[in-house]
Amino acid sequence: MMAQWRYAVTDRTTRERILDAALDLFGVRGVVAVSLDEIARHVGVRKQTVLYWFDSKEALVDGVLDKVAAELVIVIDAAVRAAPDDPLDRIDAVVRAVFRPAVRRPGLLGLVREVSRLSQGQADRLAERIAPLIDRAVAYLGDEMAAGRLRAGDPRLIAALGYATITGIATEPEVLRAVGWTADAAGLRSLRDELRAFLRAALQA
Amino acid sequence: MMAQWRYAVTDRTTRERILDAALDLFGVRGVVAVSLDEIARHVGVRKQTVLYWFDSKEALVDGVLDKVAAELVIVIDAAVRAAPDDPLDRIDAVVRAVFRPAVRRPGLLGLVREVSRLSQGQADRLAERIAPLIDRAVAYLGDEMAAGRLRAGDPRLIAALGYATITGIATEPEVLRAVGWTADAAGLRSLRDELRAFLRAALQA
DNA sequence: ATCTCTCTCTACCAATTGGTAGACGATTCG
DNA sequence: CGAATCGTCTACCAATTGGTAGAGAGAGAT
Repeated sequence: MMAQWRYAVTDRTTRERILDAALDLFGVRGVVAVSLDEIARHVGVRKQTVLYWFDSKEALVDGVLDKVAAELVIVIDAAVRAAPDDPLDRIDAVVRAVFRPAVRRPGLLGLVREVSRLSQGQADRLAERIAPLIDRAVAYLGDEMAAGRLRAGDPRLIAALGYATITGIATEPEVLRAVGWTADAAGLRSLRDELRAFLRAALQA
Repeated sequence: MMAQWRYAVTDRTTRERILDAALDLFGVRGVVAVSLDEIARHVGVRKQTVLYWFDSKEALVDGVLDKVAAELVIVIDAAVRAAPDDPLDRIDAVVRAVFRPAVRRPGLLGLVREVSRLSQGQADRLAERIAPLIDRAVAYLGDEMAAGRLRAGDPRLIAALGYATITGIATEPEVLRAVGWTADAAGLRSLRDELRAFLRAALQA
């Protein structure tokens, strides 16, 4: 709390680097599996320096969750703004926008996935930040359905299904690889294309 | 190894109870977050008894993975056998069959989801057991497509998409709840129905 | 009755965990 | 220049982790 204020005024790199390392490590291997010491080692600093910037491990997790949510909001906002007007194209653009950083930084959605394993307070806080994103999707789908540009249905369920599918794909590469799928950019693109075809077939007015 | 043999001959309850408790705890909270001591406490036994039946924590995880894979195979086999001949109905029956135990025992798919966090050897071993299930789905989809009873497409991608979606739904209830979805039987049923409608729209010949 | 084997227990252990206390240089500010 | 503050460090700590050694209760077999 005090530390956060200090950071904003004076330093910038150490705290940011801790957050970056923690996001990657937490997201890929899980929060409980990664020790403060390992994060510190990745940053090139001592564990106590991490505890200087974040009062506790839980505070660090909170900081990382903030970062994840903020990054997702930025990515999605940009995609929506740049997307064409056609609803199917627009949905596709958002899916594509979420996928791209998910490949570059596996921890991004990996951490979202771990929400159910965090403490209740942390899970609630993350849900609070993800929910508006899904709510926006629900509102958008509802509008387009009302306008007759998408096939009628329950927008809430469709948004939930899409969310579950995206996080499922982004965080389950090992098993998918076992059936001959590759986690590289091409493999992800083909899966995304398949998802788009599904959405088109199911949502086309 | 020796212990497994002993169990088969003489005892049955303690080892089974350890596996049951470990499946639930590992699946819900994660393997690294659950200590042998906690599992032992749930079973009503000392930690060293757990280490008597399983040489190490890793061996216990292996045992649980075996159990998960075996249960999934049984459930899916039964569903396939009892399902009607129509491919869409049959797909629906399998989805339904996987969902049912996933609600009753959240740990079942929760542990599958954690495959990426396990050691390489364990991840490979689990993938080996899940892959045949997906392979069967791929073969089935391919056959029905060739027979013209399902819309043509890449069965491998469709199976991967379905797998990712199911595990995503079954293991992400917290965030979904934040958008007004309930994780009870009714909520899950509605989501499953939506998934079925999607599959029908996308796969209908 | 004793011997053997199965199973669970008590008693430890080294390593690692998140976290505290406080010393030490470097900067900034009066 | 002196003082305060900031950022990182060394030095600890209690608790918990997975794991080992071995005692001892109970049942069956000889």
